Amino acid sequence: MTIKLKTKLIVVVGPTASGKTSLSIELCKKLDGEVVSADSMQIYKSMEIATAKPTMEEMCGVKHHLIDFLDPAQKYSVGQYVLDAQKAIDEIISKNKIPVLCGGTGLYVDSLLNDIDFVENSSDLKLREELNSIANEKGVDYLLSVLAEFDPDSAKRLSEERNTKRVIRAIEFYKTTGTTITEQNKAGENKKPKYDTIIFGLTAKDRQYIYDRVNLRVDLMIKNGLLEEARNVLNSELSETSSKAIGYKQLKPYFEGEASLDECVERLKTETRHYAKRQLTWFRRNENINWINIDEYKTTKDQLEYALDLIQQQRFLDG
RNA sequence: GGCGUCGUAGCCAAGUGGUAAGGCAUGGGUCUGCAAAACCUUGAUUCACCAGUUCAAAUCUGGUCGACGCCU
Repeated sequence: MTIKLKTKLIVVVGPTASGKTSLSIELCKKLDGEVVSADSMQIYKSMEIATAKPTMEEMCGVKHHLIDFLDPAQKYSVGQYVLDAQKAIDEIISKNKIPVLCGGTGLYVDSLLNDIDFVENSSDLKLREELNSIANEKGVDYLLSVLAEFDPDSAKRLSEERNTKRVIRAIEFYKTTGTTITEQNKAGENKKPKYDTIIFGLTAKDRQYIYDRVNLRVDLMIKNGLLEEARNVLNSELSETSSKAIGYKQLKPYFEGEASLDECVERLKTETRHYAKRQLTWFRRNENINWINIDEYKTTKDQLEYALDLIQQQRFLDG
C-alpha cells in the first residue's frame, strides 16, 4: 500500500506592513521555493505602490504567482482564487520546488487551506443585484424573513448581525443550488485539509509597533509616487473588487480640492490601521499559526532563522 | 492691567435646574463566491478647580486656575 503524501506548503500570514513579503522571499531563497500570493489586491496590474506589490528587485529572482496578472476592470473572487492557487501550487510541486503561500487576505488563505468548496454555479449576479435593490427598498428584515422560510438557522444567525451582504448570499446560494448555505457549511466542516502546512504568522506584542510601521509605510508610499499612481488608477475603469483597494479612494477628496493632502493621508493611515486590525482578528483565531513577534524578531534575518529552526524542529520538510 | 468668550471621554461635540446625546479614534468580535469588503460590540458614578444657592447644579451665584479674542 502506498501512502500518498500530502503536498507540503509553507504559509506566511499577518497584517499589512508586517514584513510577510520579505520573509517569504527569504524562505524561497533558502529552500528553493516559489511564492504564491494570497492577496486580493496585488493581483491587479498597475496597482503597485498602494498594494505594496514587491518590485522585481525585491523579488530577487524568486518566482511569484498570482501577482500582477489581472486588469483592474476585471472582477475576482475567492472561488476563483482557490482554483488559481491550487493550480499554481501544483505547478511548483511538479518542478520539485517548495510553494510558499504569502498573503494577508485571510479569506483567501483559509479557503485554500480548508479546501472550501465554492460549488460551481452557486452564484447569480443578476439575482444578487435584485436582492440588493429589494434590501434597499424593504430593508434587511424583509430579506431575513425570506431567508427564514427555507433556512431558519442562518436567518437566525444573521439576524443578530444584520449584515445585508451575507443575507443576500445565503438566499442566492439556496436559489441557485437548491441546498441551504447552512447545509453547505456543515458539509465543509468535516473536510480534511488538502495540504500539509506549517503556518507562520507575523504579529507584534505591542499593537502600536505595527501601527507605527503602517504609518511609516504610507508616508513612504507618498514619497514613492502614490499620488501619481492614484490619479491614473482613479481615472481607469475599476471593478467592484479593485475599487475597494485602500490607497486611492482616500486621496480623491484631495484631487477634487475638497480636503488637504494631510487630511487625506491621515485618513489613509487610519483605514490601513483598521485593515491591519481586522487581519489580526481574523488570523488570531487560527490555532495552527506559529506566531513570530516582529517587535522581538526585528529583522527579516531573525525571523527567517526562527522560521527555519521551527521547520527543522518539526521535521516539516523531511521525507 | 481692563473687558469679553470659553473650559464636558484620547479628539470633536450636544446638553442652560430633574440625574451626561452623537461622531471620530481606541479595544474586543463575526466571517464559506465583492473580503484592502460588509457587519456587530466597546467607554464619563461625572462636566477645569473650590465654595455657595436649591429637595435637585454640567446647567444659577461668587472666587481660583487655564485657553482664546479685543482693548490699554
